[in-house]
Amino acid sequence: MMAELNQEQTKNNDVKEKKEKDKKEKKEKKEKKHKKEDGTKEKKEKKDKDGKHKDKKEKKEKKHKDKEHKKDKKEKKEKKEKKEKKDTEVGDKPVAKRRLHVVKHLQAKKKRQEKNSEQKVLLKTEDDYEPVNRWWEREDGAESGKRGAKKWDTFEHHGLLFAPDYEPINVPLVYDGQEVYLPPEAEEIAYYWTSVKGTPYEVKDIFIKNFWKTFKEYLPKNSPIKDFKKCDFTKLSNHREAERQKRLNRSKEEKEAEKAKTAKETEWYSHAIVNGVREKLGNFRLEPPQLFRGRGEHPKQGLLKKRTFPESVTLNIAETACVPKVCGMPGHAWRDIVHENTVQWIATFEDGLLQDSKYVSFAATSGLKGQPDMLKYDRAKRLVSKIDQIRDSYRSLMKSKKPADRQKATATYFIDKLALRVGGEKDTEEEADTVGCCSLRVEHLKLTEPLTIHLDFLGKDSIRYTNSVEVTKEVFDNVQGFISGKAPTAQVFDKIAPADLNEYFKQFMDDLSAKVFRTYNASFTLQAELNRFEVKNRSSFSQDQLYQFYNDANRQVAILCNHQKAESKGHAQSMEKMRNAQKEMERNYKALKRHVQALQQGKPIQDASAKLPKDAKAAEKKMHEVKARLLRHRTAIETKEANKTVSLGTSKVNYMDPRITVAWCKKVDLAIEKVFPKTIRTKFPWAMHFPSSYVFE
DNA sequence: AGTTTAACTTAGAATTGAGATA
DNA sequence: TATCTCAATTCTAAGTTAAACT
Repeated sequence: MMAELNQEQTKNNDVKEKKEKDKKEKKEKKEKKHKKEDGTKEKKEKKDKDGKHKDKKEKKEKKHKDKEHKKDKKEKKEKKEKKEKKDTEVGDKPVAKRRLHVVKHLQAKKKRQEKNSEQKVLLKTEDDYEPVNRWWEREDGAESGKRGAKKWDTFEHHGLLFAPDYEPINVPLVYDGQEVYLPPEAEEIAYYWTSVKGTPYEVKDIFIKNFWKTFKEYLPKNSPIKDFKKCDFTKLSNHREAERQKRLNRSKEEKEAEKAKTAKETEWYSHAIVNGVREKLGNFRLEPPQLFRGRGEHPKQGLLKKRTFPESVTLNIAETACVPKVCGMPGHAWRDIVHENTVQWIATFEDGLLQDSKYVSFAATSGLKGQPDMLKYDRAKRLVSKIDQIRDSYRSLMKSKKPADRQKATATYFIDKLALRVGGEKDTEEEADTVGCCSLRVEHLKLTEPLTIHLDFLGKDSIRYTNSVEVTKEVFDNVQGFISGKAPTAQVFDKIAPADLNEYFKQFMDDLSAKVFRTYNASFTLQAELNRFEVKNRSSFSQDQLYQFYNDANRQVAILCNHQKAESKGHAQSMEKMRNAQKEMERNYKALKRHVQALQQGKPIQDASAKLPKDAKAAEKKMHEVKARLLRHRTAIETKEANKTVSLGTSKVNYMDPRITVAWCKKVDLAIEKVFPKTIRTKFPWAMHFPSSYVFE
């Protein structure tokens, strides 16, 4: 038995090793490919190009040094002067900023400001604001937003900001009552452990097991530390907490100074220039090392995600642009520099734990993200006109003789009706066990005669999906057929994969895929819910009530898409508080009502101690106020409870066509700021001008 | 024709910040 | 004037998909 087990294990190890070997080989091949590409065509140019680069690089470095020199000098000057100078001085701004604002404009601005300062008047003009890249007004529209389309002719940026080194704190771990000072590498891991204190990871078996495995690897061979249960990390976590408090307790000035400092640092990296337009980046900081926080029962949670060094970072930049300096990492160099103008990333790097690569790309407000995003909503809108045809198609496929077709039809039904994700295959050794439509297993479904299907499974991010739906006879019979005789762990749709569905969808629309149904469903639902608002009753709605109406619609979408959030820790308590406040308000209201009646009927006032108006009219007015406040409070309670575990933001940001919201707000005269916070408004600049007549249909 | 992966979108948690409130 | 609350922002994990690769 034991021998068998061992054999089995070695077998497994062999397989694993082979897998890893394969991966390595592939990587090497990939690198070779890159080299080859660079090598053949560009060999001739390479020499003088390198020369050029070097020149540019040196120049740039010199500039940088000059800048720093200036900075030192400047810091000695008075604050006021500094501020003024910063606003007007052209030469002190980083390259990215200077390019965009165009020197001319800045000079004009300077002149105006000089003039204004004489008059002591501050006048803002268009030049004071970040210019918006109005790509949606261009003739070719969002053409370059298509996947694989050319995205730039010129393209430059300043590279990435690396995570700071770990600073050893020299605080001991207490092991079995004894203080043990750890070598810096081990202390670092122990310190990362303290960062999950107070989170669910702290008590999760997989996390603890993996952390312990990692930690042991970093302990010296002769370390007395052998058992997790005997480890006491409190001294380390106290240190962390003390540091946090120190940060929190900084003076206002300190905070401001630090903020300004990081802002300056950030400014250097935060934007790229794409075709001469300054575009904001999403992330430019490389991920700091930490214990991996995989969701749900992720088998790798708790393992160390290692620090990223320049050697695993590839930059994407125009051939003509300066190669950014590798900052704060002396002796290190970028892995590669590429010039791919059909992709939207500025850098890609290897994840410090999982085998996949990650990307550094643009912020949601950028044109590079905005264009494909707008196309996404247009695609979903086009689906509206195709949906009947598609439904007819899969309805007839339900009764097909081919099992694969019946599965295709049934799966499409779920995607259409329930807005399920398509559900690709997952590697259970490396990832958490979650499913979508195609990967649903028999154990996830329960059928109840005559037509009800109960679904219960873990979806993306290990968020539980539970729903009971009444389906058509065909669907019910099909599903029953698919699951009968199968093991609980067998796939319901064993004859189809996401690619089959997407291929099927292509016959209706060349850019239709499974995920479009979710966008369509969300937008369609929002439109339908908002349509229920009767504009002729508009005058009886306050802004708050309109907002509430919108949120109710939004919530329907979020529920459809199963967008959840964890219940906040103080929820029950604050709910209690609000209910108590409500009771108090109700008592007050009743007292006031009696008081008003007493005044109206000329009866003597019962409770003279209360500060109530003596005048009947004033009392009545107050009564109405209190009533209104009470009603508002009641709906606030209802909303809070309804939103306890429902996340409205995800659908607002990713699923609902923003033009629907814009149009409705215009139609009912609700301030858009109420429903679209700043981030959303700047994400959808292309949608803001649509008229109230826009409909998603 | 099936499998893998590069490139992209979508997701909830954690952190930060701003405003309300005691 | 501190504290509390909630909204906004940041972070990065975890999906989908088409194209590239066997």
